[in-house]
Amino acid sequence: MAVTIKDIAQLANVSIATVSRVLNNSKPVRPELRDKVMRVVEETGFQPNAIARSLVNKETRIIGVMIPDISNNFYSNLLYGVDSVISEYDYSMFLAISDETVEKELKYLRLFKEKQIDGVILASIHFLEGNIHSLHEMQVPMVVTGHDLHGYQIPTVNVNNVQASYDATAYLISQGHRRIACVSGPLWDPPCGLDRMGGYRKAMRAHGLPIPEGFVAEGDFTPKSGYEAVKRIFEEKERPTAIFVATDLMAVGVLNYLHDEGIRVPDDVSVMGFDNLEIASLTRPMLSTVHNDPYMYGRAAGEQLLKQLRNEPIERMSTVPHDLVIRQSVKAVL
Amino acid sequence: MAVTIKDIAQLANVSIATVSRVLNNSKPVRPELRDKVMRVVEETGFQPNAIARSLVNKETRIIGVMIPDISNNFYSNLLYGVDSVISEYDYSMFLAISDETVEKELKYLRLFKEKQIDGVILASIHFLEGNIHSLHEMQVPMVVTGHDLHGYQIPTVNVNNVQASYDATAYLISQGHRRIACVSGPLWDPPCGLDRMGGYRKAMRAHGLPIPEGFVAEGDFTPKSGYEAVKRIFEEKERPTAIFVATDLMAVGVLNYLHDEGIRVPDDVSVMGFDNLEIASLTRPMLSTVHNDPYMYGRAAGEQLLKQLRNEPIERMSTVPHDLVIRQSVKAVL
DNA sequence: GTGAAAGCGCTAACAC
DNA sequence: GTGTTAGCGCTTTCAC
Repeated sequence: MAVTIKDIAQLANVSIATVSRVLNNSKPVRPELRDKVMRVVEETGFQPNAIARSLVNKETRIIGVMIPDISNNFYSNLLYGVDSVISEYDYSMFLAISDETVEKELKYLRLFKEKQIDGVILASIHFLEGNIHSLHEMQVPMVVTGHDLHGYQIPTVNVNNVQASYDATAYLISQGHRRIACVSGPLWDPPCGLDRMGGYRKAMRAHGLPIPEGFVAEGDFTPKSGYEAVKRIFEEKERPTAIFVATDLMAVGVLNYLHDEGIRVPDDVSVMGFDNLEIASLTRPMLSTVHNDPYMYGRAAGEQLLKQLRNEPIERMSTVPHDLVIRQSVKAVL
Repeated sequence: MAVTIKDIAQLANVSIATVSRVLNNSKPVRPELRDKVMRVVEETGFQPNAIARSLVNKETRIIGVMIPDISNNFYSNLLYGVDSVISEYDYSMFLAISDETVEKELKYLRLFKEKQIDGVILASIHFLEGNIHSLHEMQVPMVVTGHDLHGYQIPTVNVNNVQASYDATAYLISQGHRRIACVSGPLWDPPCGLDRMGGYRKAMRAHGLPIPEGFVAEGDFTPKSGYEAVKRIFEEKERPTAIFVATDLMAVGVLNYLHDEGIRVPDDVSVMGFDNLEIASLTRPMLSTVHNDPYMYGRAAGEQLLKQLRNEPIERMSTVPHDLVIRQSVKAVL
């Protein structure tokens, strides 16, 4: 049986109220009593029961974080960012892994409420469109990242995917490329699918460049899907001189296809990635890409959430900055 | 204000005990009452308060997982393994990231107790040797992974690092290599440092092969440290024909050094990794390595913990199997 | 400054 | 089968 405040009170010959007061510094206590209590606390190795405390305080100091897939480096670094800010304020993390299923997302949302979590961070959730009401019903401070959620009063944290992809494509164009293909993310993931492809299209249009049929292929985040996508592109009659790939992971697949086909990067074709995962600097040639730091997403999301918890004003929509990382996989052409 | 059992009871004209009974199916309730209660529950969107429940049940259905570094793919996959087994039994995860500091480890250990966590999984903790008593004091079901902890009554989950490294080295020898170097993990991490290097040494000795001065270099897990370590080895007079690298991440650094120096793999030198991270199949050439699945670690640890929670008998020390994954980075020599 | 007592939301005897 | 009640470990009025 664990030691309780009651035990401490008896051993120290004071009331449990007094013990509580010295433990929380909530009210002045006569020094001698305070010392006596502290001594007993030391001796017994007493640890307050946070559950009981939460029941009365209505605060758990736990925040729930939901991510679709933890084996994905992007999300684990996002977690790292969240943790780095919340742990500083003595909040801890309840981790919910949804495995990309709406069912689990909804289950964890319910669990968050039941466990009386103080706040929630939702990354790249699927169940939106049709279940947003679940979010509003929550009545729990919350921030979502990886979705735009325009028109809802829920704070979001995101990069400007359209602009970043535009910048990446424009860079390719500035290096003299004109026939530029695109391996996009899956269309069911708006940020990596629609938005990033949108930025690419926008840049091409703005520079008066055509997008031939077969120059755009869709992947599903895995390296393998990048491999397959670029294969489809290269089996067309017309070949690009550069490829913009919507995620680094798929870009690795693209690099591998090119390698396996004996097509040299960047001499024969240039490749531009997106995300700047650790792996981008580990490939040979090293991948030029868009820096999109999940750690910063996490920090930003954590900060927005903490602000809510302190009732400070927050932006409904914060944008985390991006920039281009130029390495070896893009070459200028004449 | 959230809806409580008391509210439900009033609205349904029953006692709170009855509501509790239908919610938990803990005792038979007359169907009409049960229906009435359920209807009110639906209408109000009632969610039970898990905190209050935990206070009386003395069970939180939360298990604490402590890892040193979540940006490391190894640990995030371990988490995935843990989650995959515990979530099936309706346990959820409280995540503690220690950032490799003993201070935070101890802090989270305390927090685990305060939050009345039901069980604890500790991965690659640092504070052992001098603080093991903290673990015993815990009086909480627990399993540790990434440490051997011989002589203590704490269940562990591990690969046999010595044997696995032995096997990897023996494989290199079976391919005709005789001059084999080793890039080991840091010595402060016994499993990846001492044990893996130990397996290498043992295999060399068993086959009567010498280990020349300068054939062993220590890295610290990062690709960069692998790069530097193998550089030191290759700057010696005598060159190896094969290298056993204690972790894949460092092996990527090794591969990159070799690439940058124009030394071909596997034609000029063979490289054998350890871990079988995703990246091992993404490098060119693809890395031959030891399969050491953190996901399985996680699953095994989770299973051992669940057994304890059910008071089932457990093994004090469970070994997760390893095997060799042969890809392209090793070549047979005559 | 200190203690007695109420109550947080729930479960589990215990009576009926 | 159902309701009443004690109590989980804590914080916080409210008296003194």
